[in-house]
Amino acid sequence: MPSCFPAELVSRTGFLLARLGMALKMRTMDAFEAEGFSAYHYSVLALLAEGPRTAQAVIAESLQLDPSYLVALLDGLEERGLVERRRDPNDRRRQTVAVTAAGKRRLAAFRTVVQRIEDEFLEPLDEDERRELHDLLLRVGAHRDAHFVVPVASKS
Amino acid sequence: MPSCFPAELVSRTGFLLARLGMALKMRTMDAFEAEGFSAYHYSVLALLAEGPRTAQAVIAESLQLDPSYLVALLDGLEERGLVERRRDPNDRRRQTVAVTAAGKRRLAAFRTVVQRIEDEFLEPLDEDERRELHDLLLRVGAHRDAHFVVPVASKS
DNA sequence: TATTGTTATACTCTATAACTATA
DNA sequence: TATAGTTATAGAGTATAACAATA
Repeated sequence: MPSCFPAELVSRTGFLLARLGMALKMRTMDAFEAEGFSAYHYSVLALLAEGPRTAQAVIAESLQLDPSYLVALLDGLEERGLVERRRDPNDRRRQTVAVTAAGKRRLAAFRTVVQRIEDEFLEPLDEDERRELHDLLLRVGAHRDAHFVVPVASKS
Repeated sequence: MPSCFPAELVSRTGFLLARLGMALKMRTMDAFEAEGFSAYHYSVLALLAEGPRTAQAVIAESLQLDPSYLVALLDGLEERGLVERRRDPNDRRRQTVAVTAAGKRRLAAFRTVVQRIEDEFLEPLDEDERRELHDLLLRVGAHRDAHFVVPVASKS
């Protein structure tokens, strides 16, 4: 007897968004965990690949992570030689964090993982529909949180 | 200095879906908690409003909840007179659970809460776009989990 | 012996707070 | 005295496992 969610919930966009978002998050976390990483390791590498950061607090703010949790993430990445921490000589409290060559290779591997998960998850949608979904979600995100608004960006 | 997420993440539909889904879930949980309820209380009432269930295990399966967690949810609802548990005379292990009149009123109140949250969250989208978003999400959900597939249903 | 509901336990994730070293 | 990073602690939420009653 394969029962299903109440029709009332399925009719709510908010329920679908929350439920599917959670499912995708957990699936992603599991995939990274299976390789001995956290999905947050990916987000840190992705951020640093767009340029080194001059303080851990900047990374934490960008990714909306707790600074104390970021410490453990960076420890894990540094142990494996994927990022480097270097003290700022002018203010020895701060550290500049940068991705290494090995980190960039690992990032490439991470990309294939998230791409595969996303492809599986969005399988029923064609390319146009995925673009449409992305556009809708981005507008929702940008409206409520400036973190989703990526500057027009002149490439370095 | 209002920094933002890495462009790589924002460009990923999966990231947006997971991130926004989590945000909406937390927002919803907070709103219900502020009224002394859990968001799961809403889902239980919504389910029972579509017809009583002949065993708690059926409810747990429908809502994809752990049976032991459902016990606490039903306790809370029953204490406030929002649902009734009645032992099945034929099999005294089972209980039929049904929503009460007070439960239906509470459900109506819950609906205004989730509607308000959803309206706030989806504010930048017009009606057509919300429908489009709902359609896309539903197709994604239905493809990976039969729980999202509501039978065509001849109304009782 | 198996199943329904219940209670008790353990574990993960995260949020908060305390600590050190530099300024 | 304030700040950057680190470490330690505590809490919520959830998953697992043991238990009692009935079949």
